[in-house]
Amino acid sequence: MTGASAIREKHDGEMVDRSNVRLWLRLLTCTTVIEKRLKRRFADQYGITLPRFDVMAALDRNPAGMTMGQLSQELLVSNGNVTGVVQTLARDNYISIAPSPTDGRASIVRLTQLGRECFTGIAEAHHEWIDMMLEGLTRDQRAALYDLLGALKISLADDKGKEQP
Amino acid sequence: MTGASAIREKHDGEMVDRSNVRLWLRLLTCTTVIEKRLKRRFADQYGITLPRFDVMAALDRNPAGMTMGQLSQELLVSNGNVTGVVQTLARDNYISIAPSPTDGRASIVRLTQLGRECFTGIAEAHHEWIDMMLEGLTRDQRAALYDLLGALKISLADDKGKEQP
DNA sequence: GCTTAAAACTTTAAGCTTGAAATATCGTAT
DNA sequence: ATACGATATTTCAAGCTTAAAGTTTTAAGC
Repeated sequence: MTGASAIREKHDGEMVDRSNVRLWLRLLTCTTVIEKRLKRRFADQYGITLPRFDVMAALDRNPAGMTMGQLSQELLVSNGNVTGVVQTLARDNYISIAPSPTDGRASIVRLTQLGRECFTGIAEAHHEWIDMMLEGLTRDQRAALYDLLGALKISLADDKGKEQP
Repeated sequence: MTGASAIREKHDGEMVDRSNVRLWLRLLTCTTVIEKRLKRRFADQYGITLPRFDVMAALDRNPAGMTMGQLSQELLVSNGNVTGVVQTLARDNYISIAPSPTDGRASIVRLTQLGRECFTGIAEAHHEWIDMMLEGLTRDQRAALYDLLGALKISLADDKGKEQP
């Protein structure tokens, strides 16, 4: 690890007409810094990984349970990935895997009592860490950033070179 | 910043609602979507991975060469990670690894002629893909987003819970 | 010269990630 | 009923990622 001082832009340099690339790199750097910081704190203070937290958070939002495919869609990761993360969470008794009563192909994944209890505390810390990291922005700045990212989401959905594999 | 708003801001650290978490999730989603899209296009059209592109981009900006440690710092990844990526790039003759003339511990990594030629075309495509993805934002929106992300970087640098590993 | 701490780097183990191939099941049109 | 394409999931290989432990070299003090 390079340490907390490495808050520099990934590819800063040419002031040419690369403003869009620079915007993207700044977006990437901010996200990377937050993600690595959360990852480290999850590991240090709770012995948990970010992907596991993400799965538990999705299950906490869906108490009725989710299929593997729903998890994959919601978390923007592959099916095979979900399989692996879910298996270790089940091994540690944080979640349960039950066959779907209506579809023999699907499984229903749920938080166990233990999983729900652990998750509550971790989510609280997660919430506080993010509050602290955003403390330097005013309320208006946060609102403006939220709205601009909404516009970016729309721009991404409209991206021309998107889908023709 | 008005005095009235400063009073409300005082308790932001323990906000009851989850607006900061939602802001973070939106930031993460936008970054993830762009990253996955770039990754897929790099793989499909050039048979290259994102980490390799990042290393080549760093070396392209530093024609005199870089040490492994410099690469690690600039790319925000660990030393061991750089070792692996650099080895495969060297195996494929995109980069060269030479011992440092002044420091027997260090190596100097450089783009080869082949690496530089390949990188130029890929970087051009990279630039265009990003332009297309940001097409839905006005010039003003891009500038505002860039500035807000700058403010976020400062906020992250000031994050209190930052260092106690 | 000798010792020693720090620095640059590599190795290792564990885990995440993906895409492709394999397996099993479902739904439906014969 | 049965054959067939679609769907849900698992398995697998290859690559990325990190932290921790190990190696070699440097530089500083004695």
